[in-house]
Amino acid sequence: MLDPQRNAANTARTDADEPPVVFVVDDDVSVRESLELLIGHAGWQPRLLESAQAFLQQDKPRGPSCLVLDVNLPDLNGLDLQACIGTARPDMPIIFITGFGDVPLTVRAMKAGAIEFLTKPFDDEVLLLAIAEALERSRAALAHEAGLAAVRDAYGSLTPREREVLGMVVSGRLNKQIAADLGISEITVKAHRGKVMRKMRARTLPDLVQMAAQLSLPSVPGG
Amino acid sequence: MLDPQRNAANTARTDADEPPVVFVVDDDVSVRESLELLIGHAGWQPRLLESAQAFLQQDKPRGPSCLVLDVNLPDLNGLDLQACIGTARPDMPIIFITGFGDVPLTVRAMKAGAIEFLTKPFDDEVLLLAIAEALERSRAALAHEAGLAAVRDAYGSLTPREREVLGMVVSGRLNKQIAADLGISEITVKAHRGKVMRKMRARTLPDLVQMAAQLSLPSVPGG
DNA sequence: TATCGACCGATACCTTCGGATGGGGGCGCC
DNA sequence: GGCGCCCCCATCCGAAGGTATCGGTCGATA
Repeated sequence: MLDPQRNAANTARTDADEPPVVFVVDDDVSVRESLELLIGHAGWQPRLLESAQAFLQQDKPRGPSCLVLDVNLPDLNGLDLQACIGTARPDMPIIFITGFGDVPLTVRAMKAGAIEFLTKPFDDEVLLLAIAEALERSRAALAHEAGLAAVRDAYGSLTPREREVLGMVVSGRLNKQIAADLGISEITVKAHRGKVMRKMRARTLPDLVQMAAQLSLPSVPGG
Repeated sequence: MLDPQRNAANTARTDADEPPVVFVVDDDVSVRESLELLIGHAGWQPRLLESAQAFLQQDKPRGPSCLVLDVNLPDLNGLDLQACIGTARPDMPIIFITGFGDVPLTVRAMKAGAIEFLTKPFDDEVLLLAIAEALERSRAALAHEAGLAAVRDAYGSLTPREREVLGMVVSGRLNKQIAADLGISEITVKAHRGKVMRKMRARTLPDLVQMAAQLSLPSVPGG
């Protein structure tokens, strides 16, 4: 089987096209070594860490990634680490592995969004499937995030007044109504509106509405 | 604080304003009896069933509801019952209870959308909290479904041509462009468009875009 | 001080939208 | 045949959207 890592290294200096990264955080060295082989053989990049602290010092990879995490760690609890990650990085799904199968722990982990919760010993194939699913979810999250970033940036370039107008426009208010609400003239609203369209790179009104929805802008009730 | 339930009861004969229904499916009669008390005392309507079969013959309540389900049932597996319900009724969240805490089972249940997975014996308070959360989610699902139903009905009343026009309109195409695409005159597009707006009860174009998004209508690429 | 950007405004012009009014052809159903 | 519905088209009109050009105030910043 061809090593995708080498292929990528030959052609690009960006690392976006490298194989997905699979982090393994486990204090048991034998587990790390066996997972390194397993993950590497599946065509992914294994990154082995022995503590939550060491993991948190890692740089975030640009491509899709996931985390195989032992619940019982020397420094930080696996669930706590999940809490840290889950909020900041929805593009790094977690697969838990543990020696002691505890139902309440399982429930907590799954409710917090874990992909899988495996008890040792587990079947390699099951783990690989879980990793594949996690990476797929990571890919989706990254794609979603990338799409959002452009819109967010554009929104960030708007002036307060322009945002105000944007909100009203996507709520279906007419220029005349917006002008009355803001106490300004209709022609000025048109000017703001035009600038909003250009800055947001929206060619049509429905485009703008979609973008506002992506940004989950609250729609004005009087719309 | 005024009780909105009672207010509604004065005016309507619908039963949507009854207290939420909590189904309990467990083959152990002592469990059923104790949960009946617990649930009733919390102000909800307990409905006790001893088998999956019996539950499936129940009518679906109109208001919010949830299901407290024993994994081990005489006839049908709890997980299988979940599979039946989960697809047809996302407005009836499930709380599992079981005597044997099995991690793989827990994972399966949680991945399938269960609210909680409790091992007997469990704290009453924990169950009540889980039920409250489940009912809250049920309420949200019902509200979402109700909002969708109106839009779906309206969409159902559109003729094929009107749906075609709708899709293009919410993609930002101008009447002129739509007319060219369909090989008809612009005036006819206007007529269709007007009818779409009236039938969909959309006052503004952004309204229509929102509705199309709710219906997850695919937006035309050339928009 | 000078410059820049945000914000506001006007006049003019064109396009687009929305509806009213009035009409024709086809198709299925009672 | 009559009826209703869908689909099509035309002219006319007012309202709304969009852009361009010009000009003004204000505050921050170099």
